[in-house]
Amino acid sequence: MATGRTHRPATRSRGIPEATVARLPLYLRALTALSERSVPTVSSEELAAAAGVNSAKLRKDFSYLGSYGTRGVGYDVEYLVYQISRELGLTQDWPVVIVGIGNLGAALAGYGGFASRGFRVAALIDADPAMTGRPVAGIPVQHSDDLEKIIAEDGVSIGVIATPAGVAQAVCDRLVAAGVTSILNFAPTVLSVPDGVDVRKVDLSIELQILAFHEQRKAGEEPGEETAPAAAPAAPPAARTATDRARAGVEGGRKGPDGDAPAVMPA
Amino acid sequence: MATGRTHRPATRSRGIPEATVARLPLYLRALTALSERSVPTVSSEELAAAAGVNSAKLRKDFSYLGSYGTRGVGYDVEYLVYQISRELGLTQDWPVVIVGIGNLGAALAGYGGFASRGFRVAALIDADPAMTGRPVAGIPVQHSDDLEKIIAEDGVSIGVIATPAGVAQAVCDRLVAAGVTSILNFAPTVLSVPDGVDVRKVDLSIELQILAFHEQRKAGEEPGEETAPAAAPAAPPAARTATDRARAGVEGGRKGPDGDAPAVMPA
DNA sequence: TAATGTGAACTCTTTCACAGCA
DNA sequence: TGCTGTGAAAGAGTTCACATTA
Repeated sequence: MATGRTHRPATRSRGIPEATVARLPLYLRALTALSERSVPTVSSEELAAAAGVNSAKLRKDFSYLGSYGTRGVGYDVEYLVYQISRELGLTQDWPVVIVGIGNLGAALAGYGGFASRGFRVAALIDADPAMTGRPVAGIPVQHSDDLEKIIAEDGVSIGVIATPAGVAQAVCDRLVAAGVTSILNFAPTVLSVPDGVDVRKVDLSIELQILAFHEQRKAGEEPGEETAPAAAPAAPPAARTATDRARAGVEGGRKGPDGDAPAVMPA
Repeated sequence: MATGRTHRPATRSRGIPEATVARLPLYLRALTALSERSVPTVSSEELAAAAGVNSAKLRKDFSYLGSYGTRGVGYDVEYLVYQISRELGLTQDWPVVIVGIGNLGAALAGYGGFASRGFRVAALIDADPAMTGRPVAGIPVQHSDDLEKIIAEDGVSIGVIATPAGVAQAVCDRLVAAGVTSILNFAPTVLSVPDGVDVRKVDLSIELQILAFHEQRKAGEEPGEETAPAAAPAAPPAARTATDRARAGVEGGRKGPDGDAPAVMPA
């Protein structure tokens, strides 16, 4: 998902797998909690449980960072916190701008976990002149006309997009042109960016749809009737066979039989 | 090489890879946009571009659903919209409760993409009595005392947790006990749930940390030098070696029988 | 003795490349 | 001819199981 850099072939001096990187924040959070309780050391088993992974995976993950544990004992909590923080780049300050101060943008601005861990909300930006100057979560909203200036002055390299989908790509383009190289996108749209720019997306609707898929499957597992799918749109003649094959599948039947026409949805 | 074990039988409808499931919503969104523009058919190449994936992956994904395309032509948009919707379980109605109506919960309640696609906000629930009865996004907030009753009456199987981290597990337990089997967790904490319950998490802080990791790496590629790590916490005696290595600003924690080149953290 | 660190096996995912069909 | 559908190869990620070591 992250925009790739060119694949480094042989000399993997720093080749921490992406899957491992994605778990480091989880370990860090668990370790921070232990640290606050003044726990001095922790075993891979305990830490893994706290982070919600299995211990073999955790040990493998840590092995990419180096040998930071002590056999027969475990890991030193403080030391690991530091090492992971450093690995994640959290020992430095990351100014962040949030673009689009609607309900979501405002909620993000006020989100506590934001300020912690080296992330600092450098600016809130919105296109609505009525918002300009209004403080949100204690930070005055600035107008998007000044976006480029703000990015440049604060040396911002991480941008959060919380605008409507329709303008997200345009905002993204401006952010990138102004020097932002990492984007967290909350708008339900695919962003295209040049090489070297990372995009991660957070999409409520997608998450729900994935849950619905599994939910449906659970429901379909119970013995019972196979509800024949109602009114499918006219299939292309060529797909007849495929359609029939698909019909062999179990339909979810939690409640009344479905029978929706193809859904139509706005972004 | 191949064991005698055969692969999936021709009749699928089951065994759709998780990675594929996670992309179906993306395809669906792109297809819906095409549908609104009354585009009748689309090639794998075009659709892949719109969804931000490559066409081989898209075709492989669709092959798990069945043969819904027409060689030499492409895919019928309406038909695919329907098939994917059905596969994802979006042809039925999914009542959802949101627990924790703070800034984020309120933003989620008002999120448009929520209501669309078969998801319906059945109830907003908050523990604060002062919130009870107050409408948020047009829906009156109900008190958490009534959580079980609400879940049961509306037949809710999907819950969204937007509470503070401290109470998320307790809320989760109550949701699950009341019959919820899919949870979308916005609280920055690991939830433990019994088998059969799906949890997906959305974590702003984690996403930012992942971006910071890559950002740091980009920065490290330039001549600019990151200052020597300030005061690392006292390392456990056993970790001396690792500490010294870290202090040297060299990264090669990984030792290797495989002969790792001495870590080239580009200066 | 207890717990790390890690090759090796295994599973999942992506990509390739082309046969097959409209 | 053009595009889908899919085996096969390649690559990533996970799990196993045990040698290693404090």
